[in-house]
Amino acid sequence: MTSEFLSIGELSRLTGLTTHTLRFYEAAEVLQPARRASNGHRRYNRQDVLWLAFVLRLKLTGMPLAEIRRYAELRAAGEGTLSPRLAMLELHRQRLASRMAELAECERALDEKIGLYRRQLAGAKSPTRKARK
Amino acid sequence: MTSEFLSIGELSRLTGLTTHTLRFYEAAEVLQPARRASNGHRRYNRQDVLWLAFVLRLKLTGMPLAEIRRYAELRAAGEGTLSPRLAMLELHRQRLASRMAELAECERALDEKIGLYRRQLAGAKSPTRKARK
DNA sequence: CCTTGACTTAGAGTGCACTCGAACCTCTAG
DNA sequence: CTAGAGGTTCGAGTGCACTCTAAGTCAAGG
Repeated sequence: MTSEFLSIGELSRLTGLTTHTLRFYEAAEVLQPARRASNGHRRYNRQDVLWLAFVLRLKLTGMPLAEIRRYAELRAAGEGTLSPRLAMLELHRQRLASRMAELAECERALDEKIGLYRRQLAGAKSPTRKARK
Repeated sequence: MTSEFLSIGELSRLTGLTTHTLRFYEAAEVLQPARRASNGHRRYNRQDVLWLAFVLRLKLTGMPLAEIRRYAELRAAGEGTLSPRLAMLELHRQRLASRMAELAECERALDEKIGLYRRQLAGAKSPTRKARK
């Protein structure tokens, strides 16, 4: 039953994206035009699923669709584009690193604020501690 | 010369936000209505600057403006709202942690892919290594 | 035959966070 | 007095990434 090809609905369930979004990605040239079954329905294979998973990781790390589209273009153009693709990934990797550093810094500040609030609340709830000279 | 109050332009330079954005934040009730100089110009004090810095950290860590607005509302309502504010911060702190974990995981995958590409490129550039038995 | 459900298309609509434009005001320096 | 810099308001426009609608096709089950 479960063939090696997925319908758009199955891919949707697998990835959590809506079928709308999958078609939208195809129109945005992030996914290459899907192969079709005889009835015109899209059919996705393992390769497509892997590529989509990669795309979703790029997305998750904040790469805009337009840039993913450029990457996808290079990929479609074949082996010769390995080096610009690597460059894109390396650049992205760097942005990701600074983003993570930024978040870590914010986390620190947030923790500080939370600590402050906790102490304030504790002080308000049992003012005896403060009162007891 | 440099008084303890900032004009909107000065605050803009200080934060990197445009004056448009600062007014937009005020309209969105993220910043409280600014005090005004006699000529109607906005005047920001140290408190405002600190609050804005905090808001920008929340933003940076992905809190939507609507949520920051809710937080600002509580803050404006006074001391009595400490506890719901703490709850919001703690929730946000958790989301931040999972986001960071997610990013770290993506970073790992990205590094792997980059490593693969590098090896492929090295192999293509000097195929002698591959050729040699 | 009829319904149900998964699919197709093109194109319009949504939500968020700005971003800009137009018309106007006000202070300071030349 | 005038130019220029910086401020004001209101409301419209932008860019991104979906998200949905409408109208239709097609295959299987009752």
